Amino acid sequence: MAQKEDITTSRALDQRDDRYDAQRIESKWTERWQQDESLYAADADSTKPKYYALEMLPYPSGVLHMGHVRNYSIGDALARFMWMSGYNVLHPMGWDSFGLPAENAAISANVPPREWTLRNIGNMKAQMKRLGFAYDWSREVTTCLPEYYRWNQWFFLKLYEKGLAYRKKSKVNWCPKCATVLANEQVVNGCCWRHEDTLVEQRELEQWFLRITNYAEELLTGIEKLEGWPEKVRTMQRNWIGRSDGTLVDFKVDSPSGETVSVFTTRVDTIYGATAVQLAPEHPLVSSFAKHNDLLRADVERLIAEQRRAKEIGEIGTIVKHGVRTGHYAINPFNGERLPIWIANYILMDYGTGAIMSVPAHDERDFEFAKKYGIEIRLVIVPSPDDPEETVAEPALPFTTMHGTLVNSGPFSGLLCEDAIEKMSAYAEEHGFGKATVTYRLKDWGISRQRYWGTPIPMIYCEKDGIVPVPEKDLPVILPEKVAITLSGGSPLSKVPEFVNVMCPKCGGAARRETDTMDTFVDSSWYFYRYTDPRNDHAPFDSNAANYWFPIDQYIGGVEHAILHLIYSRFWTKFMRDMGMIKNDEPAERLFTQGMIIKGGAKMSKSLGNVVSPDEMVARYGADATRLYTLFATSPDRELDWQDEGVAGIQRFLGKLYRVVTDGTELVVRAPEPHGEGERAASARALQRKLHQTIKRVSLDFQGRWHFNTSIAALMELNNVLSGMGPEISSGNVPRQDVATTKKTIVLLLAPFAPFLARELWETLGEKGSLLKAPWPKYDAELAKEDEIQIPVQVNGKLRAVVTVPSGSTEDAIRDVALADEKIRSSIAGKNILKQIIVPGKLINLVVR
RNA sequence: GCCGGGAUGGCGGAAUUGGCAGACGCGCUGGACUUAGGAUCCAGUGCCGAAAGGCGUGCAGGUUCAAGUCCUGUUCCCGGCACCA
Repeated sequence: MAQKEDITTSRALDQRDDRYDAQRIESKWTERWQQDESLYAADADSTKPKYYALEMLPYPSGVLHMGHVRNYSIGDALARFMWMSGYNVLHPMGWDSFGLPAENAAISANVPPREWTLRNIGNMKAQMKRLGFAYDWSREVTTCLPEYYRWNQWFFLKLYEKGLAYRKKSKVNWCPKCATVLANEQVVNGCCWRHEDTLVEQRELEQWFLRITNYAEELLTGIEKLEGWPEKVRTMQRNWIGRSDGTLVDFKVDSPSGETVSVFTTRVDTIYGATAVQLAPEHPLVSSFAKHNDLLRADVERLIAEQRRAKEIGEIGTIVKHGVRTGHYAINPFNGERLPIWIANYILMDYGTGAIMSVPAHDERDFEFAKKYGIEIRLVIVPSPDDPEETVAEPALPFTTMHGTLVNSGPFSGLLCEDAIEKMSAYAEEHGFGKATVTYRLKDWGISRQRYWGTPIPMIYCEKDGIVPVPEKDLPVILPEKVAITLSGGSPLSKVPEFVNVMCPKCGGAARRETDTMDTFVDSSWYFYRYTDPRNDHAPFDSNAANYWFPIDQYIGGVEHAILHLIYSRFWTKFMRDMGMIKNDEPAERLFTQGMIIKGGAKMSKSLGNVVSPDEMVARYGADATRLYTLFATSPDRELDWQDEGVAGIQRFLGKLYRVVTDGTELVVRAPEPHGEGERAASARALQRKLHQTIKRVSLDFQGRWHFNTSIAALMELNNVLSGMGPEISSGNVPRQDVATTKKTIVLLLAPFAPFLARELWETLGEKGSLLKAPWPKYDAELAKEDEIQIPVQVNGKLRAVVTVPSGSTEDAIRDVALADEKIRSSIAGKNILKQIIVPGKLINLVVR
């Protein structure tokens, strides 16, 4: 009988000609939505609570890739959910549109960077609209336009005023064949990316720096408050800032010139064990030692070259330690000992002071070095004498514990390490040869780029007045358009006389403009504030607007920005706060980093040929199916292994859902008699229960872990239940009203994930207006409850039977049912029940023997 | 070396608190309807076994009535940092 029903249904379905047609539905709604730009507009003045949902803005490289689609599908689902939950949502999008690829395109395709960039933006914006992302395009921000980058310049002037922007000589990557500066990303294995046989050199150039290290401590301690950020990102930032507590100690060089060498150590307690001082090859003292010593100079040059090379190819950590004696000595200020000064290839100039005291007995690296060159190894720490268990006669060297006691350390012998560090630092400070110090790995942010496609740095160099900032009223300094872009001969802007030659704002005399542009990370450091007031032409943004929307409630993007972008923008926020522009200390309350997309075990890349194009997926399966798949394949935080068949499966689900919602209406022509609550048919109750369980699951996933894969699975289950009820519905066992409610609710639950189909079905069901204004369905916990529950019955922890009891049954009732079960009786026959564990609503376990 | 994450069927993955391991989807097998099926529908699908039953969440132990989940040890994979003094 049932079989016959199914056949009839399937035949009927086959003859329908209005199957789910994603392309038709999606182009219909894309067009309609295009006509109403205000649909997704945030309200500047609303009584609703605000919600700022933000995805990281893309670089307009040409086309969207799947990683973008995944990122935006997550953010769009969230934004739509928040809209439906009654929030005033800000969900904007923009373009991080300065950068090198535009210049490369200009060289290879002979297209001006601006034209290339704006064209890409047009393409990608169209793709986003085709994918149905609900952005407030009236707030679109494009960083390469003067209306935006003038504020980069304005901020730069403010930073300069506050002493947070300064100029100093610094090393840059230089390719001798190209005769130009290279970005770090263009250095491949220590060589130029276009001349693979040419070693990149380091050149000293005057560069602009931002004093981010002024905020090092706050950037570090602030991490503790970022509880809505992934632990991974917080750890990466902590490591990047790299705070290290130690002591600076000045060693006098034993020579008539009276120089001193300052060393940084975290273990000043071991200083009586120091048997050498070691300098980085690039330490300033080294060049003075080498000045009149040709042999030493040659050695030093070799060490420098070797160290640079190791750094460039990323093998500085595994370099074989070696060094040379300088023939000079330094005096240990604690005990007056003369220590030989060495130059060693593993000492880094850019950490600490570039000089260390070498304590071979208590540092692994010093130990290795001392062994090689026969430097004395002197034990000054022993395991705690208070704890005989730990005390050994001859500790294996190097012995590096912090929980030891000092020996052979003059007046400090007998102290515990931690106490000794404190006392000895204080002692050094008292006697004027040192002090407790904190150092950071974080360096000031060099923002000068010898490139064309970026924000011009608003500075002028005058023979007479020196460095003169461009007056605020003269902003923006416009990036000239007709510029010959080459990768040789330094900054392209330096070859544009009408740009370079300028009148000094102070003396009116002839002067030159700065021809470097800013690092593009400047653009992205504050762009999200601009969204709150995007057309402001007298300030970067209005404080009231920013204070209304900030902090960002949820920021979503790739983990590749965990350090640079997310540190720079935190720094910028703190700087703007200190200027009184905003009130928040941190830009984003919560951060979510989505996983990468891979295919066939590898990251998608052109060279591997495993790139999946969003356009192709949309053409084949539709935007809804493509988006839904990126959410369904796995939870958003994990790596996603792309499988085209999976998208096909999603398309089938959408097709089935479409049929169930549209087609079932005809099955229910006969309105059944209304049932009373008490006598509601079992199948009607089952549907109702499933419905409320589904609302609950989907709602909780949004509030909690964002496991949209399980939300979508729940929707599939509900859809399966509803579609399986065709006969029940025809026979009137399920009230028509219930079916209508279920359909409407499925559509609402689907809306954040598959907006096109949801909107189409919303219309089919006779509903009007945007789904964003429809309230998110609420679940009734009572209705979601099971009437009867299946209780697994274990004997000695092994599953032996499953019994059905009414929900809310007492322990006794459950036990009686379990003991009455045939299988249970046979498996406990002839045995004693030693213990009964009954977890109401969960399970029963009988321990027998 | 340090830090963070992971390992569950043929595959992607479920399993907020320790309580029926494998939801949902893919794939596969059989069937229905078909001129046709890469459409749709129905049934099955962790492994071994004819069945009863046994075995199963990287590996080895432990705690517990009960462990994917907790503890100890260990292997492998992914990501980040790294002679950081």
